[in-house]
Amino acid sequence: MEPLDELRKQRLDKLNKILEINQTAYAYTFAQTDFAQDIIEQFDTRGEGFHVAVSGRLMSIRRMGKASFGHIMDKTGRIQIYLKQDKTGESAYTLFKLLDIGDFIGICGNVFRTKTGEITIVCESIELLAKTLRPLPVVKEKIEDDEKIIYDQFSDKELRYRQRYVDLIVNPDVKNVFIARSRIISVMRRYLENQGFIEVETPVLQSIYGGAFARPFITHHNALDVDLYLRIADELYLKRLIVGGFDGVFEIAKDFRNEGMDRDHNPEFTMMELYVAYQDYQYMMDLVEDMIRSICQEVFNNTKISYQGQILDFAKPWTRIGFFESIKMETGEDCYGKDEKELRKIIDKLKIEIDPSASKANMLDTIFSEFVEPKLFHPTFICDYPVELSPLAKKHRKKAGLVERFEGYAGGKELCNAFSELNDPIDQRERFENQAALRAEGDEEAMVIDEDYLRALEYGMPPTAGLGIGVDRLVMLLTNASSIRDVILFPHMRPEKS
RNA sequence: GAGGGUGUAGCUCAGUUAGGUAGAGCAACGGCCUUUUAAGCCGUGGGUCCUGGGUUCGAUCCCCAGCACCCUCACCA
Repeated sequence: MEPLDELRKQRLDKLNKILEINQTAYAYTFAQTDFAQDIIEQFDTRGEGFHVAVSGRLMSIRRMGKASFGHIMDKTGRIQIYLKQDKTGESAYTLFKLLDIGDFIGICGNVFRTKTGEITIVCESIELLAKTLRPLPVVKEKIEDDEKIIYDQFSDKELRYRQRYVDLIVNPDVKNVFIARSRIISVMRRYLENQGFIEVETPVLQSIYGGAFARPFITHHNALDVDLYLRIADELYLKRLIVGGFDGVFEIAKDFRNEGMDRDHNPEFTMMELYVAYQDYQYMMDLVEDMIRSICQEVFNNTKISYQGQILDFAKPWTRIGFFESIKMETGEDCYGKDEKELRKIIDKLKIEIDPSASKANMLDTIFSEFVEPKLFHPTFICDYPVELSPLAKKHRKKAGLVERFEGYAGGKELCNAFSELNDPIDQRERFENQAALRAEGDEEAMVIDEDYLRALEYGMPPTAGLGIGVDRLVMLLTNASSIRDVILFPHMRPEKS
């Protein structure tokens, strides 16, 4: 017998014994009237002896013959419980002796403070609500000089991600991250609704994918016998809705990109995309600043956020700097308007290595990532990108060769991407054709021509500002997480061998 | 994709200095205990030492290959 099976068998044996004295080990309801944290907080005002009914998991047990202590954990935290046989009666106490760490119980009793000072519920009755069959990792903690010392923390990252349910039970901070995530998205949604924008849903399964540079996941529709792609972005569908007369739409949803995985990338991730008619990218910068400030204020009650040891201040306006200006500032080189030969000279001078066949866009992108990106810790908008990097953005109204586009960076991460949307169908067709040419040369991430999208543009799209925010990265930043896996409940993992 | 690291009991980890089938704490099980708190006291059980090959009389340890996870870099809008 496997050792784990032995532990399970012991629990199954207890389950059978429980069933002999109790009708069931899996109750239907429990009339919960109180929560651990409230009881502790209200102890001083309510005084000793008030009656409570709490339910949750049994997280520790200290048995001493006919009396026992333990802790029960509900959604608010842990509270100590105390049972003594002459209070609960013999059969209830016998039931308690058959319980394990992890079991769900409901108890009724009165609150008091033990002589060592811990607020505790002395049980009058106890009900088993659900028996566990697997042992939970036992995490112990001690408070010393207001410092929490944790012993035997459940820390195996692989197990934590694969069995997130266990991680959530025994590592309370993990739960807090996901509560924060939920609130961030909720505040974001409410903020956008308050601005008058409408939340919509667009297809996940698409016969032509677009809106970003990425390789897609491919799936198959049996009844139609066609291959379909999982969307890599919502962009082109949302802009069709602007054509259709919605003046402000947004979608918070999963995108899928068939690429590598690392601390900033999960194959499926959450994106918020927003499109607003009659506005441009300047408007979007203001909106991003204001929205993120609101999120910080409402969720954390603070616009200063600590990320990886540094402070980000979202109360202040973000730094706004041009793409080429930022390069000039960090390297001293002015790359604007330079042709491929001149750029190559600059690259040699800067002593970085780039594939000799690299395109102009590619070289600029590399210089930027090498010299500017690592410096972008404080919230910054990088504005006005080369047109080659942005086939869906509108040409800059003043600067030749650029588009009206910005990316928002904070904490060294790219957080959002926005532009004045290209609404000239002829220009858009040319851009798509350039992409098709790149694709023909083997660039698998180049965009595919979307004829229906061009048809929509030919019906006329008003001036429009568009924005995409990587929700997972925003959550990472605001919860001080260093890996995207820490803000996704079930991050993608290689299949477990059976 | 490249380099590095890790993989030993349910959990957290030692260890085999130099190859002889392994230990601790917690959890579990048994006994004693009616105010204990990271662990009450005493005792017991529990291991495919990631997998597969090789070397060897003998491998958890050495060698080769593989798998999973972590870290760094590359890729990645």
